[in-house]
Amino acid sequence: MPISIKDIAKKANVSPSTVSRALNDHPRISAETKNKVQKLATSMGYIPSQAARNLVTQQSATIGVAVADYLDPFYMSLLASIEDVALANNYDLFVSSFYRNSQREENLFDSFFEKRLAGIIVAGSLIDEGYLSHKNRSIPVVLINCLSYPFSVSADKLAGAKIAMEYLVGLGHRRIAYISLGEPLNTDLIRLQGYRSVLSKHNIPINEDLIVPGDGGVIGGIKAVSQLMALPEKPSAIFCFNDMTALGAMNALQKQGFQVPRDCSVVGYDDLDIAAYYHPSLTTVQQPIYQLGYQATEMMLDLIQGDDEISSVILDPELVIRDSTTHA
Amino acid sequence: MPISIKDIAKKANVSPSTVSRALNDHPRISAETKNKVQKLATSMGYIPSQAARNLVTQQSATIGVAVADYLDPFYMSLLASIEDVALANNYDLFVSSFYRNSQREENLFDSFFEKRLAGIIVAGSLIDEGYLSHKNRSIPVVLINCLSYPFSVSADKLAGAKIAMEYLVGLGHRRIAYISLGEPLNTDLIRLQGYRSVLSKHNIPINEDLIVPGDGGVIGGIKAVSQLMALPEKPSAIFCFNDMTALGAMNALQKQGFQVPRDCSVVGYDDLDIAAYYHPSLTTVQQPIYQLGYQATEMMLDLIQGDDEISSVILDPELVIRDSTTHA
DNA sequence: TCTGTTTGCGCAAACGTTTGCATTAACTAA
DNA sequence: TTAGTTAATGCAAACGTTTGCGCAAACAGA
Repeated sequence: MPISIKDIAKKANVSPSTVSRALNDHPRISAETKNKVQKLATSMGYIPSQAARNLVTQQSATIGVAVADYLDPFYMSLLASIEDVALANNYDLFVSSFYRNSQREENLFDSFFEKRLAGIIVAGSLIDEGYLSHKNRSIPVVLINCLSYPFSVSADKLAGAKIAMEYLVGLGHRRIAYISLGEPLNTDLIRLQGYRSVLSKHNIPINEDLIVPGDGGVIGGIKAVSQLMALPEKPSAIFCFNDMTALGAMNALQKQGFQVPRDCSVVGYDDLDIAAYYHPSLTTVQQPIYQLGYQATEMMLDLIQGDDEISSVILDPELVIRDSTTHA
Repeated sequence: MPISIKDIAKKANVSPSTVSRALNDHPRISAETKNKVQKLATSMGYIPSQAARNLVTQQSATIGVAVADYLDPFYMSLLASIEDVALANNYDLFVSSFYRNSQREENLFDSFFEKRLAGIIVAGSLIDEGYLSHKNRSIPVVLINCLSYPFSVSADKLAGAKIAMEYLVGLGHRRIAYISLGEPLNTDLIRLQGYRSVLSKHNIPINEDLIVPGDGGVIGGIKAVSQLMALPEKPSAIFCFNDMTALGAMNALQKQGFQVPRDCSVVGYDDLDIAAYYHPSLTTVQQPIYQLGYQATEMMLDLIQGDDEISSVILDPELVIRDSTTHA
């Protein structure tokens, strides 16, 4: 129903090919014809069909982005930098979330393939090595925060966990709790590894009661704190899987009458915008979010160009000290 | 490069049409052939080209969603319900943000047209009536929270502002401030209208000093509070354009040593998840977010089906009373 | 046996573009 | 003038599907 290149061709008394070339500013079309065709196109409200173009050129200018969760500001901030780079290079984005559901992640991946996108960026994948398998031949894939994949951009999670823990230990804390993601995901395991290694290094015994599961969100943090504060020996500091968890933790502490940081220090991970504006403001490990998205997209562009000397990138996190932590 | 229906046809010694029908479970194809073709298709890793299909059938099963801001949880929550309905009806979503930039909103709209999507849902439009113009003939468009458009789903903003203000007045507050969006957008003007009308109704003089601009985000709330609390006669309550603004306001109040709600009550608008988990938890006007997205998508599906007896929907907001408000 | 129906499949056109090649006209150089 | 070049355009194929129609074989009813 929408008007096509042929309709313009008829009105202009030229062939469809001429119209196509005129619109694409081909050098071998006279300025006169170009003008006529272009005027006609806008006046008729012509809108080219991307599907037709992609079909014949066998390429598309759209990059698919799959993120774990629309409601997690971490992934959404990532989008800003991805979009910056993509738009600057005349690509547009097809964004979708799989709601932390591996089945939906797979479906999404398939649907991206059906769309014959130029490339696929996945942030927060649940199926990690799944991408190593057969399919990923024709379309390049870049993962964010997944080291097991050859084309990935990640923050150094182990280093991040360690600086947070070193900082707490340095403040004199000995009873430090960890609220985990609650699922045996790589990210969480590494965080835990950092937690344990720093404690061991300082000869602080590891108390398994102080390691409790969250769920990656506010609710998980709240529940975990109830559990922790019911312990005979309460923690003096809590290291959280991420900021959302930390926000829940602080909230629950305050609700139960504990003061943060006087009665208990809290450290998060991510440095979301809201972390700076919570009360008290949250000490947290800063993910280099912009860099993650930026580099991932640059890598994607290189892969699309056929560049094959690509190697994974690891970025360093930093500790941002605010008001949710104090000495023991 | 990816394998096509023709490749399968050759291997199976049948025509491409037979392959197409076999894969689509056409009744006039023998069970035997179907089986052979389907097995072959999966073993060869066949993935159909959506572009080709859309081109020939002249339709697509993708709905475009344009939201104002990826970082605003309001829009992201909306996506959950939109996606629920869409997926249940075998549509998938093309999500994009225009970052509160009207130029980008227009570009996005054009790009949706180039993709020949089945329909377009826009949340938080900056160009409202722009959609009334020429283009929107071939593809249905549904707006969320924009009453001037014939196909829209909105929350009753005037009613929302009024219940919030009535509540504050009912608590005995007389010096009530309003932190606006800072841009002359419809949503904000209506909020302000509700603010004024309730004050007038109760014969409370309107003090223009108490109406200060924010920016729709946390920062705006912080700045506005600085301005308000420097006034010779400080407000005893603040009504905010949205929750993000309210969070900023509470943060600034607390930073400056004021207690919420003892020294100043704060009311937000939206009822984001985080509103319940801030400290103190935020009293706010609840947007019927899920309903907004749900109904908008249902309306979209009706429009795609060619249903033309569609009329805009207006939903009622509710006041959620929490710990950020108390009597004067 | 003859006619009519059903079953299973192939042919070819169509969707809206792009693009290599062919074609014509106009110009240039000798 | 003639051959050679350049400029401007058209022809037709191709991309990967879907689908109306045609056709042959098998089957049914008489």
